[in-house]
Amino acid sequence: MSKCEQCIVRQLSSLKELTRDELIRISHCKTSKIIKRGEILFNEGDHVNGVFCIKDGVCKVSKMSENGRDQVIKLVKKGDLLGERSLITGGPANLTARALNDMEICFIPKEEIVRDLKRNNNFTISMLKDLAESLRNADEVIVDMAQKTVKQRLAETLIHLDKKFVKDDEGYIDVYLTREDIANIIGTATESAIRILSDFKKNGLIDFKGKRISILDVRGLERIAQKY
Amino acid sequence: MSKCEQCIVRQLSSLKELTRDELIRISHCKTSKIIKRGEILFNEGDHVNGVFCIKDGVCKVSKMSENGRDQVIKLVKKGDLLGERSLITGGPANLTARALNDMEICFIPKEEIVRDLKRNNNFTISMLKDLAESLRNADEVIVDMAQKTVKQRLAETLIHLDKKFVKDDEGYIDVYLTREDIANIIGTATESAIRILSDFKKNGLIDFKGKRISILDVRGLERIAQKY
DNA sequence: GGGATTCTATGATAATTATCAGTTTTTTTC
DNA sequence: GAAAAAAACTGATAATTATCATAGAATCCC
Repeated sequence: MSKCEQCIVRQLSSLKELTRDELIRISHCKTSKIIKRGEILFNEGDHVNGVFCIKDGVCKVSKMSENGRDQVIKLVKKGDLLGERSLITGGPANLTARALNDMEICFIPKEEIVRDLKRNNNFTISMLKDLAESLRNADEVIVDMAQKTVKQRLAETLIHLDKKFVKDDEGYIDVYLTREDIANIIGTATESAIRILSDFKKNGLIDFKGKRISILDVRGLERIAQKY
Repeated sequence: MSKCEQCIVRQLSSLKELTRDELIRISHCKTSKIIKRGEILFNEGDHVNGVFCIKDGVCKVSKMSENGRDQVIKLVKKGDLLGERSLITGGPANLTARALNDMEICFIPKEEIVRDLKRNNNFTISMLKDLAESLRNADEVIVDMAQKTVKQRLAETLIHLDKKFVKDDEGYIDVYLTREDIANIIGTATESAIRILSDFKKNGLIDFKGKRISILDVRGLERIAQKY
């Protein structure tokens, strides 16, 4: 079993605030898992009872809308924690997490995290900062969803993907999203997303081969995202 | 000067976790203020340097979209804290707060709150829970904004207002919102909001006299909000 | 490696929502 | 309390976006 105190990934989240002793304790009760592409980490309504620490891979976190369409709330990647929110509020998960490619994750039981939250104030404050940052971000998404056109939202999303994920040798963003996933991020019909992507490609803003997308003109996309 | 340790309003927020001593200390450095309707508590970009505790009244918290329209993110009322998020992340406010009616507020300087966050873990954990709850709520708003029609969002908003605010003698929701404000909550044009409100009234779902709105048929509104 | 399935793409059309223009009503202000 | 300003309202039209239908391309899976 790998050791948390030697794991680099922890440096990327609030777990970096844990002491050596706390990490060693967590090492002994955590479980490591491989999740295949398409598999579910947890479902809306599940009692998760712990926190996922993402060692590798990407998953989409989404919520089913009342009218039957899936809305992707965020993408979670290496170094991120997943499930802290549900753990803190208690109760079942209100989101579904599904792997976009093969993932490597560690699962830390709830009691361990809660214990550290109670005893290690630095850890608690770091979590507080993370949540506050997420909330600020959520506010911005709300504004965009409410006020921007589908085209603007897609431009925005492409810029975010470009920032968040690394590029492969040929400059393509390293994340596996179907057109439907992309539509579900921006909250539109799949066909609309496809049409606008083609339009962006035609205008030299982006390039793509299948699911592999590369951003050619960030400025141009920014102009579209901002200008009305 | 009124005393925090005797103030009932603190019981409604995380401030309830503060010890008597901590409250007495805060009592001595807080400032009380009356804010008139329409006045700004803080503006996007301001360095707020503290937290507002709302003793009475309601304010809207909004963000200007890049294409020039205001999006109301939340309504803050008696008992709520305001500005905690900015305080935790540091940096300037990214939202604007404006009083919808005359307000009575207390302002607690940043250093005092930070000090208590560092020393009183119960307080920190309570704030953590509040933020987690806000985030869960924000996720739901994102889904609604992205997936629901304007009519559905308006129905949803009316239900929320009905739950959140008290009713006057005649059953009207006690909050002062212009049609433009309502449009800016659901993210639509003022005219669209007006049209749907009139439609709801015609169909007996709501009643209104000017800005005073009362909900007549919650079930009916729920049906609209949910059914596609 | 070939059939089945999923995904991408495109056109036509319908539904939703925004914008513009103008009128009436309410609120504010002096 | 009258004039001015702001807000509410209505209709016509334009723009955006969804839906439906269908076809080709890519991917999955024995």
